[in-house]
Order: sequence, then structure tokens, then C-alpha cells
Amino acid sequence: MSLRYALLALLNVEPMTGYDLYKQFESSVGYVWHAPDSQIYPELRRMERDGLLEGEEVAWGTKGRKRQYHVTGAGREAFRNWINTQLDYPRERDPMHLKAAYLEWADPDSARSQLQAHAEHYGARLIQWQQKIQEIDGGTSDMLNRRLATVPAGDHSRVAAFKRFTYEGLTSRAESEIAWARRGLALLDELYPDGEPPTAP
Amino acid sequence: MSLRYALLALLNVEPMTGYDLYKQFESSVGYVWHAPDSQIYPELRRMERDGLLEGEEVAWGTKGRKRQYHVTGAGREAFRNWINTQLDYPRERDPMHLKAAYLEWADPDSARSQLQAHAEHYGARLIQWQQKIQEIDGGTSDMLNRRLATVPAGDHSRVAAFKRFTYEGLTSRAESEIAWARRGLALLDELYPDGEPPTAP
DNA sequence: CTCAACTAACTATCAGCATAGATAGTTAGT
DNA sequence: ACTAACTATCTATGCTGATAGTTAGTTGAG
Repeated sequence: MSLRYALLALLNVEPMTGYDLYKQFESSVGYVWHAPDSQIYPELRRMERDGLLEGEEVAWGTKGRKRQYHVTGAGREAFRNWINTQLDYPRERDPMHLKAAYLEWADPDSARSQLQAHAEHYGARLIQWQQKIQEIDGGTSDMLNRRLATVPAGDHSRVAAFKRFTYEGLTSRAESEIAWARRGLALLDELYPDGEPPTAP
Repeated sequence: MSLRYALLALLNVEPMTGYDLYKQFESSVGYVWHAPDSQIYPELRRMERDGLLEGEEVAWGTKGRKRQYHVTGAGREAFRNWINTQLDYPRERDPMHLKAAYLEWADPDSARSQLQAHAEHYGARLIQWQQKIQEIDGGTSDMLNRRLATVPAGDHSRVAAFKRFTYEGLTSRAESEIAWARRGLALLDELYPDGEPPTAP
């Protein structure tokens, strides 16, 4: 159900086509939320059906047509309603931590490379999210600037603060994952000091 | 696809019925991985069909019957294969962080209570996971003890170390989420010093 | 001019998971 | 003897998301 609200959030800034939204999710916005186009187009149709959006056929080239959606009053209300509603947390289900619990079954070299990959995965995210924070601080965030243009100047700092806050959360999560993976690598060195003992537990 | 391996992990320790496994996921094991019974029973049948498990009808009371599954050689191999395979990370998709990015739309009181709930949610998890660590350290973890009974004494410390490592990761993640939520609450106090300004952005 | 890359939208299929409910037998306490 | 709680298994429905296509028009570089 969150895809709907991610779409509303983006369309609150300005009207867009499904393809525009897809591009957003493929680039910077995708660092917070991602969706494939095969999910976006049908959802937009459902949202229009539900009265949250209104679509409008726009010419594109000579024969081309595209459908641009803008948020309706009901859409804005639904968004505000969502943002004020407590979300319910899913049960735990994390493949990497599940794996970690049974790492004695793994080939030590494989365990090492997987923890290494874990650190690298979050390392890459970390850089992206830190970059976002710098863009926010430097006023060079395209997304944020378009959003700021739609709110009174007095609210600018507030809007920026929440965006920054979001990325802070993501960076500290990434840092915690990296630290964990590093501890895991150290643990492997400790538990398998010499080369590679038999794999079968 | 991870459910399959979570089930194999549990069944590697001892044969169990679908209901036994369901109970495990409902209790302590559920702090790392959860699945409803409606997912477990069909998956067990598929796993038996795929030769990873063998099921056996066991009497239960006078008329009752239950099906107890044990892991086959192919099952153990599949598990070892999984644990040695690099997993691929899903794209970012976190409702709470999505929400946080648009918190200027929220009613400040609602924002506060949601961040409070976020901290409390992870606070509860934190306690559970810390408890697990203490059980591991104190040798009172039922699950771990049954698992240790199946491996040579020389491997005990290793097996325990990986379990502990898993819960360490989960606790530090929880701590990072709690810290983030607290920072959010402080931010709200900063941005809305006096009562509650108009909600509409 | 033409070809590659891009824009735009849509379809199909499948796994995972949530939710809800159905059925039937068992056990323990009153 | 009754009944509540538990054990055991199964089914149905629906949403989300991943993957992998298809179709058609547009734009820009060489």
C-alpha cells in the first residue's frame, strides 16, 4: 500500500506521467523507495479510479500521446491521512541475519566474501545517502528545490530538515550494517585462524 | 525463497511437524524469521516433492495423525549450497523512512507519536534480542542447546558465536533505529516549539 | 537517412506473504 | 461430562513485487 503514497508524494510536487515517475524511482528517489514500471502504471490507473488522481492526455511529438497525472483534493487528503496513520511493522524476516545464524555451515571463504559483500552493499548505499545529505545542505537537490518552490519560504527549513532526517536514518542504518559485517569478518578470522578447516559441521 | 532454508535450518536440528515449526516461528525463532502456518504447510509439501525432506505419518492420540519431516541428504546439500551463495539485496523500500521524508505534511502530534511508536517497537525488539544474547552466554538457550547436541564439542563455541553474532547485528540495528527516532522527536520539538501550528503545508 | 537510444505504456507470470477461516482431533481442568 | 485451550493441517483470496517480455512513437548523432 505504500507505493500509492510514494506516488502521491511525488505528484504533490508536480504533475507527471507514469514514465516520469518510473524515472524518479530509477534514480535518486529510488534510494528511498523503488518500484518497477509494471507496478506503477496499474497503480496509477487504480488511483485515478479511486479519485486520488486525474489523468490527462498530453501530446507528445506528432502522433505520440502520454498521460499526465495530477493529484486531486481527495488525493491530498488520502496522503495526509496516510502520513498521520501509525504504520504496522512487519514481522522479522531478514535473509542475511538468518544466514548469519547458521554460518558454521558455510565455507569460511564464502562466509568472508558474503560479509564483505554486505559491507560493500551498505557502503555503496552509504555514499549515495551521504551525497543526498550534502545536496540538501548545499541546496543543490533538484527534487527538494522543486518541492520547496511549492511551499511558503517560512516552511523551507522544515521541509529540508525532514528530508535530511530521513537520509540520516538511512546512513546510520548503513553504518550499523557495515560495522556488523566487519565484526563478522573479525570473528571469522578468530574462529578459523589457519586456512580452511573441513566444511561439514 | 528463504523460508525454505529457515525450515531446513530448524529441521537440521531434529525432525519436526509443520505445527512444531509454526510454533518455533511464533516464539523465539520468530525474532529472526517468521512465517504463518499457511505458508509453512505448503512449503513443506513442495520441499518433500523436491526431495529435500521426507515426511512420515506419526500417530497422535488414538485417531490423530501428524506428519513429521526430516531432512534428506539432498536437503542438507541444498542448505549448504544456500549458505554459500551470495544473496542479492532488494531495492530500498522502507515505509517509515518514506514517511519521514514527508513529515512536514503530518500533524506534529501524530508525527511525535509515530516516532515514539518507532522507538518503542525497536525497544521491544531490542529487549528480546538482548535476552537471546544472554541466553546464549548463559547456556540456557533451548534452541542452541539442542543444536549443540548435534555437533562435536570442539565446534560448540563456533556455533554459539555465530548465533550471538546474529543477535548482535539485530540489537545494533534496533539501537540505531531508536536513536534515529529520538533524534526525530528532538527535531520536532525544535521545529514546532509552541503547541501545534496549522497542519496544511 | 537511418539506427540506436530513449520515451511511453502495457501485459503476463510467478513467488512471497498477509489475512481469514475451515476442519478435526486431543488434553487438561472443573 | 463438559468445555476451553491446544494441536494439527489445510484452503482461499488478494496484494506486493520481481522478472521478462511486447508494442509504438521520438529524438539525436553520424
